[in-house]
Amino acid sequence: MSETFAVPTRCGKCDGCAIHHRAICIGAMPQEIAELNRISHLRDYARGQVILGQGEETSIVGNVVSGVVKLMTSTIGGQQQIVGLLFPSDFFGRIFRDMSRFSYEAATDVTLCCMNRPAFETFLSSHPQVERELLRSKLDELDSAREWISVVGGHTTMQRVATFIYILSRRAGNRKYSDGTSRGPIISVPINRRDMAAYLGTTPETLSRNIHALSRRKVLRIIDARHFELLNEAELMRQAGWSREDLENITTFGI
Amino acid sequence: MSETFAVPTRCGKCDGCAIHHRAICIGAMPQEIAELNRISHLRDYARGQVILGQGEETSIVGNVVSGVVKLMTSTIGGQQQIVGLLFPSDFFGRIFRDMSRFSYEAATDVTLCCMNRPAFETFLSSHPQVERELLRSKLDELDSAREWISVVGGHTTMQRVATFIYILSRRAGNRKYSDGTSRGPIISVPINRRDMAAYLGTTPETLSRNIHALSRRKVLRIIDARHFELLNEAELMRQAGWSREDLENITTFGI
DNA sequence: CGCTCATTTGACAGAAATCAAAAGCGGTGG
DNA sequence: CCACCGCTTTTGATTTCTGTCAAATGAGCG
Repeated sequence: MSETFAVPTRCGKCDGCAIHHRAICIGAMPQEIAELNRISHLRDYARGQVILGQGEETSIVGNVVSGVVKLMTSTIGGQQQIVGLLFPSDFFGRIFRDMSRFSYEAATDVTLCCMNRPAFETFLSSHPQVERELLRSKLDELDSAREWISVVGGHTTMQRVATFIYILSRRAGNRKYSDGTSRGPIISVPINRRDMAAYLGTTPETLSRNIHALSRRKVLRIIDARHFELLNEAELMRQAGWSREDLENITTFGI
Repeated sequence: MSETFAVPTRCGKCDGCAIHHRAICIGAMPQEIAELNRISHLRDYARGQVILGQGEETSIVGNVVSGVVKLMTSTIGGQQQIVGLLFPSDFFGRIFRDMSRFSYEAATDVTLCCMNRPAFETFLSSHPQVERELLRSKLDELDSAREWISVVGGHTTMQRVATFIYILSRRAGNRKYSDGTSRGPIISVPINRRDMAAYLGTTPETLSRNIHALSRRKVLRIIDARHFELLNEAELMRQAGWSREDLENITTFGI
């Protein structure tokens, strides 16, 4: 893991931002964008760095610009449980509360658009449209979190694994086709097996067995631990235990 | 199950409302309360009645006044998974979206303070303080949902059962001491075993075995299926796999 | 009392965690 | 370039736990 430390950098213009059309900015007028621009700055974190610790003061909030952030709890035995993954355009941090109940850590190298929390809260007060947009997105997140509860709470391990891989396959940037040597879309897994197992509520061993079972059944081809080629999407969905309609409704699954 | 149908009744005065000091009304000024009063009405549902179906148009929203509402998904096999429980003062329904991703059903006989969804959304637009209060409560719900993900995703069945019982023991009205014949607080379970199992991601059989295991270990005394006497809180917490500090932080667990 | 439904108990098969070890992979330094 | 080291991932063997099926018990009710 590279041990570079976070390097604060000034954001260029929000217009050039990769996620400005998806993040909270969509509720903002040009003048508001400029105001957000003033209180925000880009910051890079290396994989493994703690962005915000559990129980720490929540001084910054913002959006993921690139990379994946994991949201986790530390349990009594030091065992870590992942309760959510944040992808580009997702909001991180906790407004209206001094302490974070979770820790935010960089699952990959990430770039974040950071804002001072009190400054952002002040901004919200005077910009009801943006606040409403934030409320909408939090309501969606809440729905997604509950969908995930239904997955981890009521399904077999294979169903959870297949659901997770299916969701990964639908995320933007994960359906790149390779140079023609492969037939299916390439799924890239942004986190390691231990984190993936922690998110799916199982162990790395059981997870590995399930992935290889999918491989034996020709659902996917394992290129390496972080890359699969999807060979049979219909069968993947069947393994996930969802109907086609259900799955199409959960594009934004909160991960 | 009694098969009475929902009976619309006019709300008396919000002042006399059992939950007005806890529900979203706390962000509202007297004049706003009056306005809410105009668009809301009390409605009773018998246990088992569907308040809002999955995929149905979300025409009403509101607060639970008494009883317990379960939030559930129906999976492909007809199996039902409970993703949340709503207690008095909790908000139900889904604003800013036409279809509910979950169904809301009465787990017990319930009384709801109902409002027309569009009317409530219009009210929100002109009352930013209430909207902000709603945002705050949704952020808390989101934290709670994620805490629950960490429970169902990373713990054994016994840990989930113990966690749930511990949380029940902390809920207001659940720590009544009886007439002196008992030594510990009395925990009343508001839902039946099947719902409890569905919420904990297990089966009624396994749940029953775990509860009776706690009884054998003198952690609690089973008075009847819906009432336990808590004999050893420290051991219950140990079984739940949480540290004392962790547990004290999760009073409002989203259940 | 007899009915229905909820809960508990028992027996068993299957799934997953655990323990242990091997294989793969990336970096470092000789 | 290669050997070595630490880490991740995979595989194997075994034990434990949980779901399933089946049946008994218990509670509420007309």
